[in-house]
Amino acid sequence: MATGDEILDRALALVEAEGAEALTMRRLAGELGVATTTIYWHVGNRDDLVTAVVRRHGEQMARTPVNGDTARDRVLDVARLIWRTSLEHREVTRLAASHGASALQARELELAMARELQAAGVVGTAARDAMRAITACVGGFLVAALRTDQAPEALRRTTVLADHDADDEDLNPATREALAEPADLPAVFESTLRAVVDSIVPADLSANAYL
Amino acid sequence: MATGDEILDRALALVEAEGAEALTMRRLAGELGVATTTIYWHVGNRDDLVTAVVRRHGEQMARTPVNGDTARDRVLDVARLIWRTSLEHREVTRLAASHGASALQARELELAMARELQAAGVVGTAARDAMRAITACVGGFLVAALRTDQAPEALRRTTVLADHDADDEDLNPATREALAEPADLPAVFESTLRAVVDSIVPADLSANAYL
DNA sequence: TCTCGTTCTTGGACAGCGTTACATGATCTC
DNA sequence: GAGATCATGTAACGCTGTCCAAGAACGAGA
Repeated sequence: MATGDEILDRALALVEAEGAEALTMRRLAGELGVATTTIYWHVGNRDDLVTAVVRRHGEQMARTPVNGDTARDRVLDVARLIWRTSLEHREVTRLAASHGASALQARELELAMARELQAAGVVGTAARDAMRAITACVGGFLVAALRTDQAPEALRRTTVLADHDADDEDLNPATREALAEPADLPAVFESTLRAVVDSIVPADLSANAYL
Repeated sequence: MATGDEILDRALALVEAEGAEALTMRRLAGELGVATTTIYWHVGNRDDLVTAVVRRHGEQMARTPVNGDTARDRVLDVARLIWRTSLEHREVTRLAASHGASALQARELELAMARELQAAGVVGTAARDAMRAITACVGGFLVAALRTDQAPEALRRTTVLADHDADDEDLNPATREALAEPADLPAVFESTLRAVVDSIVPADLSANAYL
């Protein structure tokens, strides 16, 4: 009755609808009208379950075509694609992150990035290092973005940085005020991404730091 | 008998010695020779406990002086300081990350960075955006570095990217081989950090993208 | 010294989690 | 129809965070 695929589909839907924390064995079993042991039989561990869910979602994520005239533009586009789709499916992203499976979630898109890097003339260990740099940045911004809409107010960067003891500050008032308000993360992401990609695949190839 | 400070010290020691997962209420209570409820009385929730532990550790982290001749160098140094100390105390970093309290852990150092940015002529919202960019990158690399020594082999980037179905590959063999081996993360971090900081505080100030 | 009120600590419970041993029912094969 | 394989259910184990009600320690006022 309950095939492995059905279980994974339901798990994915559950995560997207009610958050990563809602994915418990009992909850999913209840959702399927089935005993928890059935999940163990078809899918395995909870680790196995999460891994399978993330992998499945990662494959779906890679359906979007990559745009851009130059290879460099397409590298940028793949990075933006990871950013955008990870945010659109933020609960799955959260699940993957808490499971240490982010690499699995972005696998297909990272391979796409490797292809575009190759088209831009970046290959071998240089391509690997370039990918690490780009994906680390994307991941860092994702963590920041996801934290913002989940962490309690008291742990938000704005709160944490704004609430100083007001004495030791040789900090510009304008800066202090700015730190208390959230940044336009997508905009900061875009300019940072450009800076990183520029250092790898510059318009002028002769200046490539990785070659 | 058991003051709040003693509890936090012990909790911190426990995390550093046996990992973030070892910090359970019962385990900590046992360590202190006390009932779990005592922790609740002195510190509060587990959330409160973790928050207090991370804050305390964050304050200790900021003891190291910042080096560098120019303000730009000192900005770089603060970023490296966050990177290095977070790795040295990786279990606390992991605890903070899983709790969404990374901003709290790095609070003091981020304020130090804001001061150095100011000295470099970056203030107001530009300073805030610059900090977000730098800390997001540092955080992204940290996540990558910490994942490497914890996630099961099957979820590692090297494994995930190497294990393709061998058919669809229009990928350079050298690249494919490189992807299967771990990168020199500290080196990639260093060059990426430079690229990001360069785009914010260039040697030639007139080219500052944020001004 | 006795007692009162606050501060501190405790034991024991509750619900939830992942996981498993075991028993049961269903289905297919010979 | 008998037996093997597949699929599911029942009930428990140990772990987690959390809370309640009851008791112990202690300082101060009568």
